[in-house]
Amino acid sequence: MELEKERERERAITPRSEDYSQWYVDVVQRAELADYSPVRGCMVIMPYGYAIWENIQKALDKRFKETGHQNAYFPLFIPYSFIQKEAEHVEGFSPQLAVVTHGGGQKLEEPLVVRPTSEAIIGYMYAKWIRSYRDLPVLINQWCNVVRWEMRTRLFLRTTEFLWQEGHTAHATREEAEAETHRMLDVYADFAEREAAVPVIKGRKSEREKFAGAVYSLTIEAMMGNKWALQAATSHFLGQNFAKAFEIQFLDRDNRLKYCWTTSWGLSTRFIGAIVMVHGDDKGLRLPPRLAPIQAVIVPIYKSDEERSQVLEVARATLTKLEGAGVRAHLDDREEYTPGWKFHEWELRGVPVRVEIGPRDVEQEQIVLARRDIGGKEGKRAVPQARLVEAVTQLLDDVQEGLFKQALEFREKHTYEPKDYGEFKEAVERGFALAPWCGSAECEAQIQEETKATNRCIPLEQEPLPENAKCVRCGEPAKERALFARAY
RNA sequence: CGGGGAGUGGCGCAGCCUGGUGAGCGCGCCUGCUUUGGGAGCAGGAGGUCACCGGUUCGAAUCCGGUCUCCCCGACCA
Repeated sequence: MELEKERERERAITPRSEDYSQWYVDVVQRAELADYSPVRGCMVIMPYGYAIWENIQKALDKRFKETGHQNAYFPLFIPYSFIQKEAEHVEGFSPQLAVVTHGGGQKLEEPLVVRPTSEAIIGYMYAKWIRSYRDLPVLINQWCNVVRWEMRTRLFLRTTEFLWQEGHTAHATREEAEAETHRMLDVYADFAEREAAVPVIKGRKSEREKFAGAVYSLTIEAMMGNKWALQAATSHFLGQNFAKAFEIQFLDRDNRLKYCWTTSWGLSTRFIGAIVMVHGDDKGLRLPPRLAPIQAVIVPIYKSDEERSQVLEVARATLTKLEGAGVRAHLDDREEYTPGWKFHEWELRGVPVRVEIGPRDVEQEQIVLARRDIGGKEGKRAVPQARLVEAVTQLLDDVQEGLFKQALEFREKHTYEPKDYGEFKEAVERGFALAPWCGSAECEAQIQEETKATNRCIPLEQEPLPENAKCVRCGEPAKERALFARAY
């Protein structure tokens, strides 16, 4: 008995309540999303994890194209001097740079930086390409890898090298560039909520937290399963900072030479970490159907050879029907595992819908559907084979919605509006704290020191504060509420 | 980069303190038979330069020094 419990523990992943970090590592590895590489802080994204990334890419790329952007590719290496052209940018990124000093067996004249982000090289190229207002706006995105030398790394959430997309746009007017910054934030929020079922809070980063070189940064913040915050994507209004640093100028209608207004925006493989942490449970991953590499897995059940051939026939027909309807389906017809084993395996890997087909179902011309977001018998139900496609597609939509609702309710349940600093301190222990803030960087730093919580953002959508509102910490007048939380 | 923990067949661990007898256990893997509606059973079998480098010693998984990687906590960050 004791031994059985031990074995059970070995098979199972660490419960979230016991050790959230270990749970996360267990899920990522056991679900075969990623594995460690021999290089510190670098990971291998395995086929199943990469398939999620490909689905993220598809969903985002479609939105980028719909909003008029084109893809291009800029080089991995950037002359060291380019990074130094924008003062805040250098200061922000220099501690994180990987620098190449040798090539072809010889020391380089000028060291090359492995891009930590591409504002510099893209700024240089835009200066070459842009002549007149007729060339604007320039709306380009690139899918690539970047390298930032991190002190502490975690699978997907913070790795030395990561994959992302970075959009870089140049505009004739401030208004247009700001509109682009907001528009792309909306694109990210729409993607996060509709495709990934991750509810997000749109907001503006504080001065302290903004991108190095931006006038301001916008962000979408999501609550993870341990109630910490994660910045899921950012969109930056760069003003004319990079335009001035790289001489990105255009001749306007009035025949005057002007600096462009630029933006940049990005979403990385970190988002996969967000999906794991927002939806995952003690059984493992729970993938949102719209991004799941496998949306429905078919598990055949049989005893005798006769049953086997009958069941498999129905299972294969089921697979064909689902695929024909555009469902990403998979038939797990491996002989070496029992149905029960397969149930656990596919639950661990987060497949949203399971289709069980056994002798009883063959006889009654039905199939059994089980949904990943609701466990046990409650999430199971039998459906006539004739209604298969309809039922599965409907169920996928239901799971998508169910995951979003669960995540949203969880966030709302753990978001507080503390009345004073005492309540504030308790609130950031238990989740998000939305509180009036004076706007000073000093206050922000103090809060971080005293509570470990950081200023995640100033939410864009918020009720106006009463006239005499005071900062939750220092008591100075406050104009806005800021969202504070522990964060990854 | 500072503090703490870890690295032994694919996975989880024991052995180390007190150096020496064949490097062991569970899971997994391979073969065969029986099984299959929530992690199957029996029998047989394969698999490890004990993270790496160096030192002490007649002899090192075990003692000493260094390096690498991972996990946790902090400072830096998507």
